[in-house]
Amino acid sequence: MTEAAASPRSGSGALTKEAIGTAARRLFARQGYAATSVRAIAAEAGADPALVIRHFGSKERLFLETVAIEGRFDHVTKGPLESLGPRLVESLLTEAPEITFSTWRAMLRATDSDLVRSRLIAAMEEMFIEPLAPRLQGPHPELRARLVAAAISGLLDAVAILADRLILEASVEQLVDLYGRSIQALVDG
Amino acid sequence: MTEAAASPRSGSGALTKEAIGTAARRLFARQGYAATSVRAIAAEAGADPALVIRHFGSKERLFLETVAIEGRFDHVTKGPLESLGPRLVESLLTEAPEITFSTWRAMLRATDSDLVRSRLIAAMEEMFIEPLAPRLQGPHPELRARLVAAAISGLLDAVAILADRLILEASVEQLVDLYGRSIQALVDG
DNA sequence: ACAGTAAGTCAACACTGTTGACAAGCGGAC
DNA sequence: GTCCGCTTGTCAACAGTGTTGACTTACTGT
Repeated sequence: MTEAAASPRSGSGALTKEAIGTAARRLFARQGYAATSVRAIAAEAGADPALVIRHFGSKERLFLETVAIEGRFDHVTKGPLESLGPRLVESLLTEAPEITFSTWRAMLRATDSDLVRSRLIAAMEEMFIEPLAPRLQGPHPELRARLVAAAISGLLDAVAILADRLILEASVEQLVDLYGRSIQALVDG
Repeated sequence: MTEAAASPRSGSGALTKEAIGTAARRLFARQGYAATSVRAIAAEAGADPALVIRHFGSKERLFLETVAIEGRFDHVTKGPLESLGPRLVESLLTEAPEITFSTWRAMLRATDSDLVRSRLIAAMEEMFIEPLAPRLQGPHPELRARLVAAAISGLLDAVAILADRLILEASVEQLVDLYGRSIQALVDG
């Protein structure tokens, strides 16, 4: 737009902060953390690079605040155990899959940063392990819940990082059946 | 170690190139790609930063030449199918695990680079999918082989990236039994 | 002895994230 | 109305990054 004037209005801070956040989300998801510069984000948002740091503290914190794993899988992890594996795979592949995968990719690539890594760990715990572990029957329920999370991260890897053509071309039904059954083996113990 | 003199002998090029490669391998594995600077590698190898580029072309190619996935799993993928899942897990967890995991971590973090990513894909294909797919019986053998690779990458994630305490504290036998059985479900189809 | 080449050094480039000093406009206090 | 303080934004600079080109140095083949 043409509001190029440099006139700081009273409450405009929140607006530009949001513009920066939106630009950051887009660029981080598309190019990853390292390949996205603060200056590029500022340019996309029509702001000054210094302002990006002012509003978010650092590039790292900007990443953490914008690229967050938000997916909620409660409706899956709290559903019937005997079909949990397939339902988990279907949910991952069909509910906002682009956001899920681009977020996974961006976060995984940024795990050089301890903050990002611990955030990723916390997200996996909160989304899958915590709701699942208490419900599992049989031996080693906690360990099995964590292995379910591992299997999930493998599926995310396959689509988001390895960009596996054959997996993408396979029908959701096939993946739900095959990989879902594999995860189900962990649930059943 | 006190050869600090700047005297280029006749065939010393290969030596310093190897020194640079060794230093790079160490630092990349320990700190990751982004956090390791060319100048740090040069310092560790006792060489000039410019020489690093001269010998390897770029930081990216240096990474590709030094941090390579070398693990060979032929003895597993060519063994009996009915026990392939557990044997795969055991092999991953016991044979040079530190190299396997630090390499996986370093490569995954560096997948911003298309070169690194396609190298990672090629390694997974060569090590697991190609030897496995032709041997699988039943429907969709290729897809199932790729899902086995996905499950493997999930296990590598769990140990190398998520640094899962509970998984690390679990005995190898438990992991072989549980996760191996889950992978076996993919093999059996 | 001389040319050619491999090996290494040095200074510089454009770029990165981040910081501090400064200007501009707004609100409320007297 | 005038001043103060606060938010919002701009600008120049810092140290550090990967990379490049010009330059020196030492060794080898003829």
